Amino acid sequence: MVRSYSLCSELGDAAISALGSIALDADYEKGAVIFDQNDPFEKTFVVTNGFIRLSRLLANGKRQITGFIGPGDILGGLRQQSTSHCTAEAISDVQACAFRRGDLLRVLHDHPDLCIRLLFAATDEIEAQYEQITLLGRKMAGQRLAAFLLTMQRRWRRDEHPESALPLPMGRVDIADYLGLTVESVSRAFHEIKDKGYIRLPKPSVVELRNLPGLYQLAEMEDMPAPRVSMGL
Amino acid sequence: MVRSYSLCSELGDAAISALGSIALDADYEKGAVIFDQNDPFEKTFVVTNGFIRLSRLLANGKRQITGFIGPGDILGGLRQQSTSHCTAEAISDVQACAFRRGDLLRVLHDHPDLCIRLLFAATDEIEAQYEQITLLGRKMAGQRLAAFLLTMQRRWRRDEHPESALPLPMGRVDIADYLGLTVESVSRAFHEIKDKGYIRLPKPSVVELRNLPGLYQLAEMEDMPAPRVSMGL
DNA sequence: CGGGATGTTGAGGCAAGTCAATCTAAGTGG
DNA sequence: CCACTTAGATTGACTTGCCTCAACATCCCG
Repeated sequence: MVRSYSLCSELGDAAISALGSIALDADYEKGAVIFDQNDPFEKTFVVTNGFIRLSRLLANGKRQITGFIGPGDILGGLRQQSTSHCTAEAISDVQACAFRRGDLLRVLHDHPDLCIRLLFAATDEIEAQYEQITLLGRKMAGQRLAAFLLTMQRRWRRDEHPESALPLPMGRVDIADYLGLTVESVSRAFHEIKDKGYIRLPKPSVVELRNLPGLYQLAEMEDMPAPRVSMGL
Repeated sequence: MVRSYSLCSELGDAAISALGSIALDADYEKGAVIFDQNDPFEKTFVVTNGFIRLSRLLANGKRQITGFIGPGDILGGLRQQSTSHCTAEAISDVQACAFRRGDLLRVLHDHPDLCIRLLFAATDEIEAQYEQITLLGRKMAGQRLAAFLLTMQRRWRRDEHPESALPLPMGRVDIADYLGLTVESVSRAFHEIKDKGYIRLPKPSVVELRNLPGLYQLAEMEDMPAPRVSMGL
C-alpha cells in the first residue's frame, strides 16, 4: 500500500525485489526510542505506519525537534562513521521496514535508479529544510503555526476533502519545540488563528483548516504541491 | 587542487575521468546572479574558488540566507521539475565547474560510487542543517554568532594555525540574514564576544578566534571534526 | 471518580527588533 | 595627496513579541 507513494514508486521491478529481499520488519510501541543522539547509524527505515519524532537535546536543557517522520517517509542515514546527533522516538505505534546499512549499500550499488531516487529524496529534503530555516529565522509565532498546519495537511492528507478534520499526532510541547517557541506561545498562536476563523479546534489534537488561502497568505508560504517523500536522520 | 578535498576525493579514476569529460567552466564576477529564486535547475556546480550566497526573499521583504557556498562545495540540485526557491549570488569572484543536468545524471547512472558519494554529501548536508535549525530555534544572538564563526573556521581553514586571522567574505547584513537576526544585533553580538576576549577584530571583515574552547562552550556546539563537502540548492 | 499529564490563560520581564544618529573605511575625482 | 562621497558598521534610546512564572482548566485513563 505504502509502496504506491513512497520510495518504491517509479522504480523498476528488479530494484523493488532487491529491496524486498533485504527488508526486515521493525515495529515500535508508542514512546519507544528507535535510536539515540549518539548511536551510529545501523539501519535505514521506511515507515509504513505511525509517527516518529526527531529531536536534539542541548546542553542548556532546551530541545529542538528537527522533524516528524510519518507513513511513506525515510528515516536514517547511511554513512557509517557519522552518528545521528538526533534521537528518534515513536510518538504513536510505528510499523516500518528496516534495511541494514551494508545490505542497502550493496543494493544501491547494483541499482543506480534506486540510488538516484534516494538522492532526489535527499535533495528534496534539503529544499524542505530551507523552508523550515526560513520559518525559524524570519517568521512570527502565528505564521509559524500556520505554516506548520499547512505542511501537516500537505504531507499526510493525500486524499479527501482538505478542510475536514486533521489529526495532530504530536502534543503542544512537540509543536513548540519544532517551531522554536514555548508551549504557551503555541497555545496563544492557536487562539490567534482560531479567532481569525482560519481553523476550528474540536479537540486539542484535531484541527480543521477552514480557510486555506488565508492560512497560506498568513504563513507566507509558497505552494509546494508535489507530494514528497520526507527523509530524516 | 580542489579535487583533493571535494567531491572527487575517494573516487576511482573511471568516475573522475567521466566527470571530467562533461565538466564545463563557469566563472562569475562578484555580485553576479548565478540562478534565481524561480529558475528551474539546469546545472550543478562544484566551486573551486570564491563564495556564493544562497538566499530567499519573503513576501514581507525580509530575507533569509540559507547558506554560503565556498571552495569545494556543491551547488545545485538535480531534479528537473523542482525550481530552486533560492537565489544564488556570487559574493566574491567565483570559479566553478558546471555539469549539465542530463550529463550528470547519465554519469551518475554509470558510476554508482559517484552516486553514493553524492548521496553522502546530501545526507551530510541534511545533518548540517539540523545544526542550523537548532541554532535558529533555540539559541541567543551571542551563541548564534559564536557558532557561525566556528563553522566558518571549520569549513574554510583546513590548514595552518587555527587562531590566526580568518577573513569573512560576507558583510554584516548577510551574517544577520543567515542567523535570523538584524544587523544591529549582529554588531552587538560581535561586541559581546569581543569583550569576553574570545575574538579580535582587526577589521570588520577579519576575525581572529582567540579562545576556541570558550567559543565552543558558548555556542553549545558539538565538535564535528570531519571535513565535509557542503551542498546547496 | 480521582489524579497526573496536558493544555490554556494571565501578568510581568527581557532579548532582540526598530528607528535614528554617528562613525569608519574605501573609493573617486580634482 | 587631500576633500568629498558613499556604503558599511557601530552605538544609543525606545518598543515589542516572545519567554518566564504562576494559576487554572481540561483531558485521559485506570
